[in-house]
Amino acid sequence: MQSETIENYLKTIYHLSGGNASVVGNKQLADKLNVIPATVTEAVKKLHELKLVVYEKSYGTRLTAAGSKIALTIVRRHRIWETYLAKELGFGWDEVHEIAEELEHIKNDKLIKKLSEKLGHPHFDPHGDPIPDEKGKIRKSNFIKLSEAKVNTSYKITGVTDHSPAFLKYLEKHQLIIGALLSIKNVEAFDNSLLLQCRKKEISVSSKAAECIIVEELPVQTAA
Amino acid sequence: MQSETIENYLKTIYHLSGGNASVVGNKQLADKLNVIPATVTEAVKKLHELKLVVYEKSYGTRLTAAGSKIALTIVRRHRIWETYLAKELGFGWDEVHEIAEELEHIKNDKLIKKLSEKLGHPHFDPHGDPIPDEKGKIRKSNFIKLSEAKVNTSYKITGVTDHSPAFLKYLEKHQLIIGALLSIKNVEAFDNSLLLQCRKKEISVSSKAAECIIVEELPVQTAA
DNA sequence: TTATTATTTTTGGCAGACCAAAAAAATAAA
DNA sequence: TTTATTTTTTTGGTCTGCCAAAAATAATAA
Ligand SMILES: [Mn+2]
Ligand SMILES: [Mn+2]
Ligand SMILES: [Mn+2]
Ligand SMILES: [Mn+2]
Repeated sequence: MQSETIENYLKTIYHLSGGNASVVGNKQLADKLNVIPATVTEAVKKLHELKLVVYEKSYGTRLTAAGSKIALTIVRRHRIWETYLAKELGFGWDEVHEIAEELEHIKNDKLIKKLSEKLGHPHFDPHGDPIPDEKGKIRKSNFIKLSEAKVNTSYKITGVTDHSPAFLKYLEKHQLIIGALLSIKNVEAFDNSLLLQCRKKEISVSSKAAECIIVEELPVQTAA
Repeated sequence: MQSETIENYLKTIYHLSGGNASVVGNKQLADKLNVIPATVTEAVKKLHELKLVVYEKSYGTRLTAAGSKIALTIVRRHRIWETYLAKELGFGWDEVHEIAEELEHIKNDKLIKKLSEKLGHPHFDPHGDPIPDEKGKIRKSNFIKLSEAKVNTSYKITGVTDHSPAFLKYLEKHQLIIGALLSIKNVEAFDNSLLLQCRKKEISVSSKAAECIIVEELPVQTAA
């Protein structure tokens, strides 16, 4: 079977290519995987041999169907574990990623099946990221970044794109957690910071933070 | 931190030395670890450098206090996971060992703590093996092998020493599972097979099987 | 378009974990 | 106590996954 290293390469290529099998560069991969570009060059050559990616010299790498399939099972394992750790074992959403980075490499289909079953086959992990099903299919949604949302419209937080403990703890402190309802009161012209209305309190968030928060527009409230 | 390989060596040395830090040979280790003796020679030299074992050339290897401590944390992780898989996720006792062989290498103390907590801090795994506590201490018991048990005495099955799916399935078929009560009716002289009385049925088990079943003598029934 | 910067590849090396075959040492049999 | 057998070690090699430094390419800026 494939090594942990291969799994991490495929998963990272998947993430960097934004799910749509577009080409990713060597440096990019090297940074995410904490290796030097020379190491990546060797690795992608090997993955090419294995027909898991198409690697074009001095240009870049993209997943093949076979590589994509493996990547999606790793992503599924990762997100199922994150959800399990949070929901069943009481870990915080800022803690689960690190542990899942290890657990995602446990090769046992039945195990993931049981975990998923116990969770009621969830479609989203604790960060709002979609969980691919057994076949690798992902529920697509029309979520947008908070930074792209309209003023004076109601939204629900559905996810985050930065999984760092620092950011997640920051959000938690301000109760900007998944499911929270909010609307944008005002966009500050000079730095694009947002003034949010959220459960009766006004909170100001930087444009950088707003880039990392995913929201869903809510249907307008019809008067009773 | 130490590699998976090192963890497996230490755990295997621990098991082969019967818990009491006695010396284990190279061939022995090689057989358990599915490598050739030459590989073991190299490995134990390195472990010696790391002060995790004392390796004496052409003689054998035994754990140091430091090595023993690591071995016990691996054994703890293994058995906690086995118990968790069986109790919380519904795996059969013949399935858990293989998965735990992988899970035991996940390095996260809090994870094991949570699992143990959820299980109510169990002292025995699904095979009846004792689970070391956080400090590595093991509850010692006065269990004996069924093959050493007396005729016409009541016993309870508390464990098995063979964890192979074949053996475990065989036991399950005859309901010789942990907790089952039995007594020995007769010992066949010529092959040492045992005739057991167990829940109203008589079952004959080979001496080989009896070697692998652990029992506890029950206090004699006082008349009501 | 040339010069500068960034990315990618090549080359040579290293550590961990393994094996095969041969030599040495220890054990068991005769 | 020799001889045979088993165990252990040595030696030379492989494979994976990594790095450092230098050379080649590509992309950007001037
Ligand atoms: Mn994650
Ligand atoms: Mn996630
Ligand atoms: Mn086991
Ligand atoms: Mn066990």
